[in-house]
Amino acid sequence: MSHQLPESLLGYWGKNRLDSTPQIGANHDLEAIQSWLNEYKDSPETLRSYKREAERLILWCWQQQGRALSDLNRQDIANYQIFLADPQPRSLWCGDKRPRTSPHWRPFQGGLSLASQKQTLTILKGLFNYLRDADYLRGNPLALIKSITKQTTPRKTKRYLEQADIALLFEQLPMQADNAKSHREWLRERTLLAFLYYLAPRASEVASCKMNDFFQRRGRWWWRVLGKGKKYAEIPVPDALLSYIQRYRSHLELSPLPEPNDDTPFIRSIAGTSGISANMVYRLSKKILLDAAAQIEHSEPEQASRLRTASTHWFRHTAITHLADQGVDLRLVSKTARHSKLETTAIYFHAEDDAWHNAINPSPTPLVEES
DNA sequence: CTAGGTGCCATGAACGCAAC
DNA sequence: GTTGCGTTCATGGCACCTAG
Repeated sequence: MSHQLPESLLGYWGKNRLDSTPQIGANHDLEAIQSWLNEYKDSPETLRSYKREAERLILWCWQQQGRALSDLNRQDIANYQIFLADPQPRSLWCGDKRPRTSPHWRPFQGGLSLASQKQTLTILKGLFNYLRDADYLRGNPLALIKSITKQTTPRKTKRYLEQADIALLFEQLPMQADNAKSHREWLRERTLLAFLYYLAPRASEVASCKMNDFFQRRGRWWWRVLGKGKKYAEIPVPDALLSYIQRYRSHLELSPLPEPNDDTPFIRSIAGTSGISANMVYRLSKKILLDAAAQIEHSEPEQASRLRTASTHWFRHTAITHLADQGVDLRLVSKTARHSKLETTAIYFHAEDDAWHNAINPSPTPLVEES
């Protein structure tokens, strides 16, 4: 990208440049952006998405505006948002997903939704704040925007499974596999299912989980995890999960319980000792759900449809919702979910809503099933 | 900010089969 | 037997969009 950019658009003399020596070693816009990106070198997902937004903006500056990043003002940013909603001409800006190196690669698939436009602006606001704070720019044209805030997330989550769904998924346990390989696959699926349901990990946390992330202290088993935002936590391991771990480890011809020095992957590839990626966690989760859906396709079409819609992250929501339904204290559910704010956990507490509704709207028949 | 969801493509091991 | 080559399968990784 950089080698194609004409020198006049690098922003050596951008209208928004500050004359004083910046805090970063950058002579022009691309170096300044590189410096910003470098701050995220330890967060690969964030880095990737920031890089994409920076590249889109640079390409737009170049192609549409013929000006540098450090020339942009509030009106340019407004125009950019309009452009994001519908990048024109489409033939130049939009195309199917392709490897970045492909000649058919395009910056967009199509126009961005409102939520994605706002997400883009939030990222760019961070970029311009950085450039301003580094004394590279005089000001931040995005700081003038009054409300980038996205619409608040729905107060109650819907993306979870019912008790009956989880029971169905676990019920397939007694099934016998017909050969050694499929037995191994099946055992891995059950272990993954138990992991997802009992400890509510994110897909990436499953992929990075090591055997000795399960450890014993004072006679009790705990799971340690470095989660989203590099937040460290230790979570109590339910006995039900521990028995799945034992079975899976025994099948792998390991001692039933994890050894403190065993830092090999927990969930493994079929072939050998290597672990699996987050993508694979997603695919295995979908397989578990689709297989179960197929079994009840005719008897319970509605349940089958729900199972087909679900994905890895649903198990996390499901685990949290079911803990809440069981009457576990909000603070303790919050600790298992590793939410930083109690309000986030409160989204999963539906029981009080039900009771409230029942009180306001008494019904001759019970609305809430006894369990 | 820092993920997850989802589709597509690349890769490399395993496999099958035929030519040598 | 082994060499070579096409196919298949499991998996990783990238890309774009969206959620929490």
